[in-house]
Amino acid sequence: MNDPRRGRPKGPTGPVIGRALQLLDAFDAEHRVLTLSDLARRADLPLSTAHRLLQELGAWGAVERDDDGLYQVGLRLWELGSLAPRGPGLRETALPYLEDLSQITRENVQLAVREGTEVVFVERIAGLRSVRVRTRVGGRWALTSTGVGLVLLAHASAEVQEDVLNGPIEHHTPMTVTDPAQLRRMLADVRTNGYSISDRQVTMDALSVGAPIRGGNGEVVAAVSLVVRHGSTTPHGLAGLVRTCAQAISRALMA
Amino acid sequence: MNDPRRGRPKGPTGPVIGRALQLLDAFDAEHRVLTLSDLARRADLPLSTAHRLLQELGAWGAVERDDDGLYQVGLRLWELGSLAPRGPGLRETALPYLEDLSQITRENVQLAVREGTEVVFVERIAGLRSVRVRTRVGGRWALTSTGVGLVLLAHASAEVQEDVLNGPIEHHTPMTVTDPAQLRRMLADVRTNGYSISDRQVTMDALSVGAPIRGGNGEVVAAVSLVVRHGSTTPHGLAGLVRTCAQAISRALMA
DNA sequence: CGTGACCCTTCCATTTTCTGGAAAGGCGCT
DNA sequence: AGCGCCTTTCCAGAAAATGGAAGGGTCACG
Repeated sequence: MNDPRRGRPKGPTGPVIGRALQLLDAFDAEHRVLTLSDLARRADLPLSTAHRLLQELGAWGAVERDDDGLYQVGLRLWELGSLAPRGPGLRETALPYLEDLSQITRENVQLAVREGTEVVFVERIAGLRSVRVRTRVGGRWALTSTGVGLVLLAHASAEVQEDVLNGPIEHHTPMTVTDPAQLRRMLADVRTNGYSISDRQVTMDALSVGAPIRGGNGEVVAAVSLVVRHGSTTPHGLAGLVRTCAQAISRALMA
Repeated sequence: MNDPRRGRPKGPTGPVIGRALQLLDAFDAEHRVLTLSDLARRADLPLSTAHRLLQELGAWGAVERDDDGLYQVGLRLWELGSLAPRGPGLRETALPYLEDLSQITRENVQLAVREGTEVVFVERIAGLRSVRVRTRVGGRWALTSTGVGLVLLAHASAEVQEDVLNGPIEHHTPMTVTDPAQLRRMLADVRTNGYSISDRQVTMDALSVGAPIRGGNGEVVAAVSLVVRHGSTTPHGLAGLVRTCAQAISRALMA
């Protein structure tokens, strides 16, 4: 009855581009193909509006329709995404070093950057005989949980740090640190030590060690981490390897 | 003087979304970072319009600005692109098989799909001791030149085949086949043999052998190829390997 | 230190694109 | 036939999008 959407006005009700991007937001890892109705529902747009916008997006190649008429993210969009300097660009130069680290340790190697108040995983090499981790390339995670996240948060602007520490903090295991004061101390440690340790923050059987990658101007632009089974080795022993790898990538980025 | 753009009308002059996508089109492999003016010029849009559209795109994360204020493709767009079923999705399931092929042959391995009348390269593994090839992941190429292209064209709809054969045909080396009749015969061979051979069509020192990958409904959805130095081996000998790899990937796609 | 040639950003009267309810056309199921 | 669900097209009305102009910034040159 008191649905605020009942009887919408006739004319434009918001920025067009924003609404088109809302539609694209309806896609995620669990929903790679969607019907028109699904898209409209998930983006909270009228059916006819969604239909028209999707036609425009489809004409360009941002979305495609499969044989059953279902919508999916278009190849053109993937091509464009491949041009992002911070994602694929970084990935390309870092990959050889990540592979070296993977070869030496036989553990999980991860490469990530910060986007707002979250981590985005750019590359991930699975260690065959190591712990299973739940991250996905292109996936997001909280900055407070992971090894890479702690590194990126420790070197983020004060504003971002406050946003994260004052906001709600994700909780995954009994070991997850959610106390802002304690997190602050951990971040200070990361800055002084040059590496981070995230012990059983995500799952009770895993532990990760992260180190910062710096760009041309000395800013921290990304982070590497090694994810190992809890108790298999001493994390501080791994820190040297991870830092060396991160520094090698930093040097490669300068050139 | 007779510039048709002199004295544009004041109100909207075209679909908004289309213009935003024009802006994104301004990015390519050679132009990963651009100034506002560059973007406006390349997209043929007024400066103020480009500025406003880029603000909207930036608010969502489709574009970002680096420290110097230059625009670049945003990480959000890369994340979205990672959800394209035909690009990264295909890539993920095919990768292990491609690596096997690469290990066995030590040559260049390529995975590609068709987009309209062009090939788009989805993955590429460089053979360390093999010929240097000029393809790039996310890059486009003519359907008539490469091994993968011939496979994809041979199994495309009649309409697409006519479009390509009647249109202008790219010419790279003295060996490049540009005669439609001869191309038609080559395509027929590809269909009967189950593999394609592109001998010195792109560079005079390379040769590629391609095979089709089929999806659940039997349609050809992608192609693999091996790129080797011309004269190093007999192409027909490689065909078996490439076809076996393609069939393994096809089976993996069914499941 | 003035001048010119670039950039980037904001403003606002003008205008036409965008909007979304309604209606109609599938398709599969009961 | 009837129902539920999906998609597609249509069109009068409304406000979002437009781009010229103006203001400000930086750098290089004479």
